[in-house]
Amino acid sequence: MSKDRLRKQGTALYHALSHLVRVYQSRDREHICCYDISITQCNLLEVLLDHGAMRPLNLAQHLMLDKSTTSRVAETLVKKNYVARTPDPTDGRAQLIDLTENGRELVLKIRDELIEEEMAILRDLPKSVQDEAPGLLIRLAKAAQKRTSCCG
Amino acid sequence: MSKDRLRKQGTALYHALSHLVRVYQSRDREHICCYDISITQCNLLEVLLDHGAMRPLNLAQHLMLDKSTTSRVAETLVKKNYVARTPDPTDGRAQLIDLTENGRELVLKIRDELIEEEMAILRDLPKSVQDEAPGLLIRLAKAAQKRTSCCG
DNA sequence: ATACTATAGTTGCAAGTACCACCTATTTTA
DNA sequence: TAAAATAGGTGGTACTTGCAACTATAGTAT
Repeated sequence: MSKDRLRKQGTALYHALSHLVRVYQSRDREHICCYDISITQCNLLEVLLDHGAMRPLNLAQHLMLDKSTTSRVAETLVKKNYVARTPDPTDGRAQLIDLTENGRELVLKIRDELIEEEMAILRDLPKSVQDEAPGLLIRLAKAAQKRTSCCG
Repeated sequence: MSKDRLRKQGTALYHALSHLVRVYQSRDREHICCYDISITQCNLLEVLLDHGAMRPLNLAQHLMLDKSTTSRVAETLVKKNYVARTPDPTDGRAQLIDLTENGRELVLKIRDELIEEEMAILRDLPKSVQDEAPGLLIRLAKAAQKRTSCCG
């Protein structure tokens, strides 16, 4: 029966995902901890690197965090001189957050290191997996993101 | 050139993974927040559900957390009456941590809900992805786990 | 023009996450 | 039996996170 098959695969996916998330979180933590920042802080820098300067609210959407959390993480990074705020000339309430030169250097260095890690991981896997992995992960992320939460 | 290809794929994997981790973390947070516990607390309950009673140190390995962190998370769960400690008769220093009936019920309910989520996600994906996803995620997790950290 | 509403961002609060270094008690080993 | 190792917990510090409440600016409807 197809319902059973789906449940079996859902269960397998559930276990695989929760393990994967734990492993990568832990790995990222261990890599990033050599530097001056935490994972969340690094994520914020990455978003800026990939998408350019943006407003805190926009940043919060990318990071999937509350605006207050985002505001505080940004504040920490301002103090560490990895990002800078500038008032948005088109809206007196808004501001733009962007990488400083320091921040750009740091996030590029960390990204490079993590990409080396991924390459090392891929090297041990068969070619078919190397080819399929990124696309599959993107699909899974997109599918999950489309769904809304339970307790809205 | 194969080196270039590997780098391109490593970069793609890097982006896909970091996004996936963020999305699923956020999703789990939103699902679990309806209940009495946090993500880490839920992870701890899950490990006990899957592997049975164990010592704090063993639990820390499964969770990939420091033993002190594990100890405190367990303490919180004892207070909430989801896990219980019993002294290990074979070693006066050790103890065993296990789910209470309450804890078992809670984690089963949450797991069921998340598996339903996974099933809903799978439903929208082609059969080939449904079949391959869990295996691929497991491979990736295993490969990452084999590697050691940078700043040991 | 002016009051009402909406939006951007911050702050107070509470709980949780996380690690390091250090401590106590017990066990193992030399 | 003394020394070293191990299990677990504590103190301390810093960060994460969301909710609710707040300030200031912007937009809207009289």
